[in-house]
Amino acid sequence: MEPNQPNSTLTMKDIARQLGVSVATVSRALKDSPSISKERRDQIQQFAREHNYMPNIVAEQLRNSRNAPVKIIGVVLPEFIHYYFSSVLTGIELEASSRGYRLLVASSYEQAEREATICEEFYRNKVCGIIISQSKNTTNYDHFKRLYSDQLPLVFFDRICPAINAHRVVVDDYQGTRKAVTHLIECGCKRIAYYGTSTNMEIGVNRLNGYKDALYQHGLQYDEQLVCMCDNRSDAEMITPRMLELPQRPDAFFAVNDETAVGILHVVKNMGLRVPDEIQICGFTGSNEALASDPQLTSVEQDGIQVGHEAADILIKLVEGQLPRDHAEKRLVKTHLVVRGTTR
Amino acid sequence: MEPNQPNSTLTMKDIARQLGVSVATVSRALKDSPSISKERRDQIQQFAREHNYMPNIVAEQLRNSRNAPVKIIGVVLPEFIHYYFSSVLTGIELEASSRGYRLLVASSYEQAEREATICEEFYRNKVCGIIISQSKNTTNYDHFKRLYSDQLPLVFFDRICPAINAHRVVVDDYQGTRKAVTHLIECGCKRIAYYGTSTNMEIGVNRLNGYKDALYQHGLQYDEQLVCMCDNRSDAEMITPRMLELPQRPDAFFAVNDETAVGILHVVKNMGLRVPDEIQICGFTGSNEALASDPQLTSVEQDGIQVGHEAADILIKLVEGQLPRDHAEKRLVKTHLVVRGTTR
DNA sequence: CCGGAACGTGCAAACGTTTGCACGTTCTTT
DNA sequence: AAAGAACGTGCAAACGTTTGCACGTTCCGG
Repeated sequence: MEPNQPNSTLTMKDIARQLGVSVATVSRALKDSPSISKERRDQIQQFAREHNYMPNIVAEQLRNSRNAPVKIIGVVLPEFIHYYFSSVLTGIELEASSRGYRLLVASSYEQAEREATICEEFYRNKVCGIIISQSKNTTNYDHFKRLYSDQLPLVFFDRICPAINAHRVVVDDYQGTRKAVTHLIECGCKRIAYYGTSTNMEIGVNRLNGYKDALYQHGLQYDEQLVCMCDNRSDAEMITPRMLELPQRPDAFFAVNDETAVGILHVVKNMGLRVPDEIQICGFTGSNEALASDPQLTSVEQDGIQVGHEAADILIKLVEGQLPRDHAEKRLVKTHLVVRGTTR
Repeated sequence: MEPNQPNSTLTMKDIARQLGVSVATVSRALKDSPSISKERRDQIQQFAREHNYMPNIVAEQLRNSRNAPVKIIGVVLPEFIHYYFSSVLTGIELEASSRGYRLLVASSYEQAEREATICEEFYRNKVCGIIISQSKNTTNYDHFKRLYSDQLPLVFFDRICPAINAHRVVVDDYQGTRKAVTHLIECGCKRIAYYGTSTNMEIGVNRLNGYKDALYQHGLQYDEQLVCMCDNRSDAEMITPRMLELPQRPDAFFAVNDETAVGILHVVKNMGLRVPDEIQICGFTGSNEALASDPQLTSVEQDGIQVGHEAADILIKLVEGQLPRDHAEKRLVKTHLVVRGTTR
């Protein structure tokens, strides 16, 4: 059996032949060029419409590669099955499609080599730029540097490559965390545990600082015993019982994502402690898990769709020359504390 | 400011010029053609490696459009922010990338016109085929028919277009539902409420039939009062109180997705009924919501990743001619009942 | 009645590949 | 030593567009 091919598509050449004109005339007529007589233009356009002519984008791309930007954006995500990343993808897609761009999408699954391969492939596919949130374990940044030095527009969100001064969209982790912890304090909590991500990512540092500053501003002691690196449910279910057995046990938990917070919630309830009466909990993200738990989770919502919008906006402006490429555009998307049942 | 362009990329022509050979020779050398002398080949390949040459995929596509398939698959999803669809996308991506294919991705957001536009765009982008789950409200199937009659490989999953005899991957809704309802019956339930989707989609019919057959097989009456069309949380929270006030109130609920089931769970608990002692509940999908709820939700898990794998496999085989295009390939992916805390 | 706009159209090159064919050289065989 | 095979390379066309340039008509004003 032979490789299958879609049936022959109608090309300009076909139109030209059938109408007895040149390909150039067809091209100009379809582009509404003023140098074509009205009758010809109408004739050709009508013929094209009737025969459902569709320009071959691949050919356009090749031909225009020197002048017009190719309207395809590469998007690299660490995961698809992830509430926040899906939201960002939605935001990117909405913005991009409304401005006539399409998306080539791939996932690194948090693997650095995959990420590098994808970047190279996208480059070869002649995408006009790449939007990316770096994989957790990427430590070699050569693939980014290469794209960067080749002037391919590159926009990072959330997980920013530290090696280059890239355009970026981030969420105000610091403010978000500070507001959340302040809220817990105002709810009467005095010993607030903090479950965060490693501080070798900017995001980890910012959130921890937000936590610390909230404590200091309200005259509370920072206690290392209450801080741990934990960002998933199974770890949370391991660690939380130990936390609760501390001589002075915490009266609140702040977790860096909802999944972790839900894990904490389960452990706390299983140990017979009441939420929010005895223990209060606050998460981060605002995913559907926050709504599925009981009580529903108080959480710092980060608007992934907005992040996606901003990232796509920067990239498209870069591509279309409405933003200078040599100055890194940095945008901040605000978070919102949504108070639900796990705090009072 | 002018539209930005990535810096000049190294092309075969550049290599040819610098090495004093012809472009044809370069092309053949890089393709390991046996007609090129070993020394030349090594020389050219080394030069290419050192200067980080990357073939221009767009040019390859154009040139090869008559013979070799373009390795880009179009994927159209109704939503991105959706546990199941993200899983399918993951499955497609894994399968596709391992076989050297890339993904052009877009979302219809359940809008029929968007879906049609995307299909046309993908076609013009010369994708080698399209994987799609139809938007809920699509009633005009012209865009599918056009692609179909142009022989563009088309693979549907879950929500199948009824107007064409298309290749498809579906989940065994019937078996899954029957097993789930049987499980509820075996747990002692006698009056099982059913929350389903409209029966104008095949999927809705199948699940309802699974429900009915499970009842009949165990000598239980089918009671219309216990059946409603409801597939989201807010509707579930409206309807469930009425259900619970029926003269003979239900002792179990089966819902067509987890979101709905979680809504039911909340209402039931709020009315002071104990789960699973007084009321049992079973969902469908197996999303992370099922794990966040308390008790955790018993659910029929549908393996989205597997569905994605199968869909991509069919499409690629069609493209590469390993599967006949005129016979619709139909694959079924099994569901698994996962018993958790909402049933006993 | 002639010169030159203004207009409509076509030619051909270009984008970066791949590949059938032909050419020239070297090697083998008789 | 001559004939042919085998080898290595280059030419040029093709994929489907876009566009600068040039050509031929028509029309106008002096």
